[in-house]
Amino acid sequence: MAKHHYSRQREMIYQQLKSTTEHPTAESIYRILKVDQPNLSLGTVYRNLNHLVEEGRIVRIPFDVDRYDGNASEHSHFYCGTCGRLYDVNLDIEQNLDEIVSDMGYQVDRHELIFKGVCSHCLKETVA
Amino acid sequence: MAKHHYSRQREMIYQQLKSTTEHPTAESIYRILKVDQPNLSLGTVYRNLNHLVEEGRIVRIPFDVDRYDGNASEHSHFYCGTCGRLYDVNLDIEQNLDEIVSDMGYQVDRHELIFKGVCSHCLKETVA
DNA sequence: ATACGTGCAAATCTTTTGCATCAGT
DNA sequence: ACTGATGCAAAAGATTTGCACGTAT
Repeated sequence: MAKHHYSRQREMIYQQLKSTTEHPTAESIYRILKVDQPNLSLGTVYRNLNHLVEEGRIVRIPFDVDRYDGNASEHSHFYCGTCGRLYDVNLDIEQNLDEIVSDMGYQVDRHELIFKGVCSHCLKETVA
Repeated sequence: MAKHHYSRQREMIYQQLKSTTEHPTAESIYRILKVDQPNLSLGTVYRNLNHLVEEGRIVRIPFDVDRYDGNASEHSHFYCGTCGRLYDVNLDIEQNLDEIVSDMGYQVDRHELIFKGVCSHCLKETVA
């Protein structure tokens, strides 16, 4: 494993991700941190996000524009096509899925499960 | 619904996707069709892929570089990180997943489930 | 005639990278 | 001193789009 130095920027990015459930994009993390760290660069944000993903401390959710999750434990997501919000979803069955596919002869390291539709919040808006 | 004219290009793209289980990228579809249709343009391929996805005739699998599936029926995928191949995976539980999330108050239109790891083919290679 | 599709090239947007410099051990 | 991290700007790569022209109905 690669040894690495402490980095204020990396820690800020990680803490920002831990402090929200909004699954922000690289760009939005950048905008937020830029306020207190005016010479932060977007390249640094991308580099550190990649670094954190490789370490397994955070998770990348592949989208049109990628989003990131500070919660690296196994769970799924729900994407609302109306408001664009991304919600965490916990399913009991989740761990079974990997076993089923393992039994088919694959070596399963992980999976990504994303539901798409309309969230309860937006469903109410539509009615009103 | 939008009325649309017949288009040789769109049909070629659709047929190409129906004829393979390789889940090609826009670029690779383009390369293949370009042989018989030398003045086909990449923009046309992208436009038609989007069109077909909107119609629900094909499915977009969001990746670093998007891949497409001519099989629009509900099923999952397995991505091999070693060879990059994308396999179809059919799970019985699949339809239950949407119901569980519906019961949480979301309106679920569909979901994407992708497993990642090493395929049986590459597992053999590693041993050899 | 009209609406939609195509080809081509330029534009857009996200993410990566080269390089000189800075910070942590 | 050494290795890794940063900032900045440029580059890369995928996808979209404007426009003039072509094709299906």
